[in-house]
Parts: sequence; C-alpha cells; structure tokens
Amino acid sequence: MTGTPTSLRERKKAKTRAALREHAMRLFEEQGYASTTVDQIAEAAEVSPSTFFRYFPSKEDLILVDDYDPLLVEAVRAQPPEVPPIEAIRRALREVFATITMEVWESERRRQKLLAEVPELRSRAMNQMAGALDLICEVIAERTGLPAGDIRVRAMGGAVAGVVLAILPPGRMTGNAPLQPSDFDRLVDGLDLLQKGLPLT
Amino acid sequence: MTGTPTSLRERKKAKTRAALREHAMRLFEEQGYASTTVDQIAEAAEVSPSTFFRYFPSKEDLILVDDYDPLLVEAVRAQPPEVPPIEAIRRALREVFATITMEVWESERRRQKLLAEVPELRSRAMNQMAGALDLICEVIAERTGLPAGDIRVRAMGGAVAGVVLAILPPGRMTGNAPLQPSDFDRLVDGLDLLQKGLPLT
DNA sequence: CCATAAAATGAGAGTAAGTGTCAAATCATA
DNA sequence: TATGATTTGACACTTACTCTCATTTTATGG
Repeated sequence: MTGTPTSLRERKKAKTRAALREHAMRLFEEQGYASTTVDQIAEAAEVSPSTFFRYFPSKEDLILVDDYDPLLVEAVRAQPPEVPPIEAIRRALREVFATITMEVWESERRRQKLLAEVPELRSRAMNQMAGALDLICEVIAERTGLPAGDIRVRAMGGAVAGVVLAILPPGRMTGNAPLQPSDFDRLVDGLDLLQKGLPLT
Repeated sequence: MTGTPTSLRERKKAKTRAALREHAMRLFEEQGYASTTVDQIAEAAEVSPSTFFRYFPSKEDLILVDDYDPLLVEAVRAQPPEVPPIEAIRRALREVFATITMEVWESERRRQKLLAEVPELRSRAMNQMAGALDLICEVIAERTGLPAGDIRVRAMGGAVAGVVLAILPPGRMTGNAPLQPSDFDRLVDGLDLLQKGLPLT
C-alpha cells in the first residue's frame, strides 16, 4: 500500500498499534464496549496500561480512525474542473469505494456497528463529520472560485454532508442492516437527488 | 411559561436544578469547563455531589438541553399542507425564532459558546443534530405522504439538517462571531438556496 | 563490537467522573 | 402528630486518564 518506511522501531510500533486495535475490537464484540477496560486491552496486547495511552489518547480513539476523508478530497480534486461540484463528489465517491477490498470492507462494517451502538462513539463520529463538512466546503470553494465561507458554498457543503449523514448508517438506519456495498449505491443516488433539486416524485 | 404544577417539593427540585445549571455556567466561564469539577458545582449550589448526579446524569448534560426541536416540529406541522416541505421548515424557523426573548437569546449565546469550545460538548451537540435529522425526516414524510425511510425523504432531510449545521456556529464558524440574530437570517437564506437548487452564481 | 545518545516502555501515584448502597432528613397525607 | 414515600448525604468503589521517573530497548559513531 504505502511505501515501506520501516526501520525496526517503526515496525514494532505499527505492530503494537495494530495489536491494540484488534484485541480491542475483539473484546468489544465479546463483552461490550463499556465493560471492556483499557487494562484488559493493554494486557491482551501485552503492553502496560501506560503504553496504551501513548498509542491512543483515549479508549474512544481506538475505533475513531477515518482514513478516507483525505483520499476522497484528493479524488475530488482530480476531477476535471468543468464537472460541477456535487457531480465531482459523486464521481470521487464511486472511484474511492471501488478500490476498497473485501477485508477492509469487513473491518469497516464492524467499526460502523460499534459506532452505531455506543453513544459516545456515535457522538464523536458525528463530530468528525463536521470536520468533513469543512473539507467539503474547501473543495467546493476551490472548484467554484468562491470563498470557503460564502453562504452558497456552506449551504452546498452542508447539504452534501447532510445527505451522506442521512443515508449512511451512523445517521441511524433502521438498526438492522450491517452496512453493505449497496449502501453506497444509495449514497450516490442520494447525491444524485440533491443535484436534481431534491424532487419528491 | 408552562402551567404551574408546583407542589413545594417540585418547586425545590426546580430551584436546585436551575441553581446547578447557573452556577455551573458561571464556573465554566470563570475557570473553563475541564477545570471545573462536579464537586465544585455541587458545592456552589449547596448540594452534595451525589445529588448532582441525581439531577444530571453527567457533567455534559448540564448544558445539553435543547428545548427547541419539539417547538420547531410543532411549528412545521402547523404550516398549511400545500406549502412545500423546505419552505414550511423555513417559515417555522422564522416563527419560532421570532418568539425568543432577549434573555433566552443571551443564555443561548453563552451555551453555544461552550458547545463550540469544548470538544466533548460539541460532539454530543452534533449527535443531537442527528436526532433532529430524524425528526425532520418525519415531518417531511408526513407532508409528502412518503415513508420516512424513503431515500428521497432522507436526502431532503439530510440536506436541510446539513445546511443548518453548516451555517450555524456549532458547525464551526470562523470562531469569532458569538451567535447573533443575523445568524438566523443566514440560516433562512441558506434554506432558500437549498430550495432553489443550490445555485452558485 | 562497544559506548553513548535517543526513544520507548513500565511502574506507581494521583485526579476526577460516574455508580451503587444505606441510613438520615424532608415532605405529603390522614 | 403519626405514617409512608421521596429526597438527600456520606461513603466506598471502579475506571479513564495524567504525570513523573527509573529502566529497557533501539539507533549510531568510533
């Protein structure tokens, strides 16, 4: 994937980090998020509790990684400038999600499940979405030549982010569905609706 | 405001509750949110720490009251059915905010300031917005006759919520502005843009 | 291969939020 | 005023998270 920057030290750190996350995820699924203590996770990953907090600032941060936002921004920037903003975002979404492997997909599914179930996590995920909103506004501003704070840019950025939020699981869902590729079809369709002025018929 | 159901006991409880919130707000502004302890708040309000948690499940909940959502829903429902959904929401917003007194306005300003500054609070406020999104979808579903889970309803609801989020302070703002009546003009304008298909010119 | 600097780790003490229990104080009602 | 129901305070406990300091582990130059 990314270049191999690995000097023994880096490798160990990456391994510890991964071990912490994996054991945490496993324990969360086995016993629930709240009743899994940081000490348990640290012990499972064979590090001291102190070390845990050197890798993750909080228990929540274990599953609050979101590597996709920068990828998406990049993909949007790569769209030809004559494509209107929302359409550019739609295409970028499709491109990025086309590259996702089954494994990543599966781990993302487990992550989303936790985000949906644990309120503290949902809240923080929600907050990340607000950060994403600002990113979206930036790329829209770039493509339109308008300042990022312009109300038209904010409105469009907000609408895009809102549609994503409303259609993707963390935005509630009926609780059952576990996040499937088809959800992203829905997402792209939702942005299509937005582009067409939100027709109701 | 509300009817007076008050039997001495209820009055005392209401007073304690108010005292806790007011002293908390004061202390937060004086010393910051993080460095104000629950014990300090309890002491200032002259109750025991145990009692504090009987009134508020957590420190965060002290400032996470949001009384407006139900009012807004009601105001939307009161709009004549031929008014299209987004326009109905716009009108409801205007009506509700027109009734807000200066005092309420001022306390809301202080509240918003905290919500903007303290990350944990921002996260939870964000999450409330997700709840609001579902409410919005419900009223849209009512007005259109579509099921609440329909993608067109979700897309529109998401867009509306997103526009609100992008334009109102908790959605970041340039940091400076303290929340003014003019912000609501912006909000109404933003929804107007959405209604018009998000024109950029 | 060794000495030394730099980085990572572990141990332990401490703070503060939040929970649960139980006895004492306060209010309601006859 | 007596009785029952609520509310309260005191206390002990768990857990997330912070800080400090000594020890270990990795990197590097001779």
